[in-house]
Amino acid sequence: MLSKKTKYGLKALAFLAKKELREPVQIAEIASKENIPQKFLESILLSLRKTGFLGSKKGKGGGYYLIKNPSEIQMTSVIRVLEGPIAMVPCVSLNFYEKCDDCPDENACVVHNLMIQVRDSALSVYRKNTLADIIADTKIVKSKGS
Amino acid sequence: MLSKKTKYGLKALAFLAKKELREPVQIAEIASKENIPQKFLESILLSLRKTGFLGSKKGKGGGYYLIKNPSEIQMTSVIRVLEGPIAMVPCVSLNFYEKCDDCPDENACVVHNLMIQVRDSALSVYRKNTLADIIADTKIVKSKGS
DNA sequence: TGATTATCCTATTAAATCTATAGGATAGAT
DNA sequence: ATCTATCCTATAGATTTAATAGGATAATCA
Repeated sequence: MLSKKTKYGLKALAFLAKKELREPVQIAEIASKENIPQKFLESILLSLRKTGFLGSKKGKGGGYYLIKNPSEIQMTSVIRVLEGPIAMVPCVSLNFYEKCDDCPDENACVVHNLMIQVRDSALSVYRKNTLADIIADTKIVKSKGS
Repeated sequence: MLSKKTKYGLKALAFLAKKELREPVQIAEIASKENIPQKFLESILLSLRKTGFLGSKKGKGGGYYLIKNPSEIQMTSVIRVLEGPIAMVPCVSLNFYEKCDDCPDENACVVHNLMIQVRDSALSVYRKNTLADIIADTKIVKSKGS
């Protein structure tokens, strides 16, 4: 399951990316428009700033804004920062590798080998989607619907 | 993350599938060979029996055994029984669908559309792997290594 | 028939993780 | 100065996961 943190974080990034201007947007605005608990969102945006996705400005007229072009923000890096490993078991994780203590031989482990395939398939999806791609998808759908 | 339940369950199924004979195997044997806490494994095997994957026999000479051919056991159904939904958000789940309460329009949701792609990629992996396939994979790797 | 064996089943505990909030500190704008 | 909005740490509450306990049930075999 995707954590709420990741879900909210993605929605917030998309919200900022959809604005033409890269001006600061207040937490309160994002929270109310996207139905996200404000204090929770605050902590998420903070971590997105610390990991280089967002910039911020304090005081009146302050808020958060994207510091990269949406087309340069890959889903792989967003997911890794918000959700953690893309792999479903640590022993097949590229960025968060850990050995399983119950498994003497990874190559002989059915779970290991299956989960490598699952990881690779998820990676291929995340790699071919940038923030620009996912907001474009919803725009297409929206125009179709109206 | 894959739950231990799923991991243990898959390992147990593979253990049973690797045996040529479909004779009952005791929980204790599977648990010790696969490094799985015995009581935990007991509850997992019980649920696999109730969902039609395993048969069981009580008393001396008893245990669990596969009641289908490994090539007829799809990973999609195993994962759904042990882990639950394959989708990472309920709103894109085929078998466990639920509406998100924070999301007024699914088609306009970036998370929704991204997670449909992730779900489909995972599904394609699970669909093309049966229990027979995943034990064959490890046999190949093993013979390469030795 | 009675002892032994192994699954059956429910309940419960312990641990970990996730979600959300509290409350004050800091810094910028006017 | 005052107001505003982010910054930051700590913590509470809820949920889920992992594992265990302990006895009931049924099959085998002497």
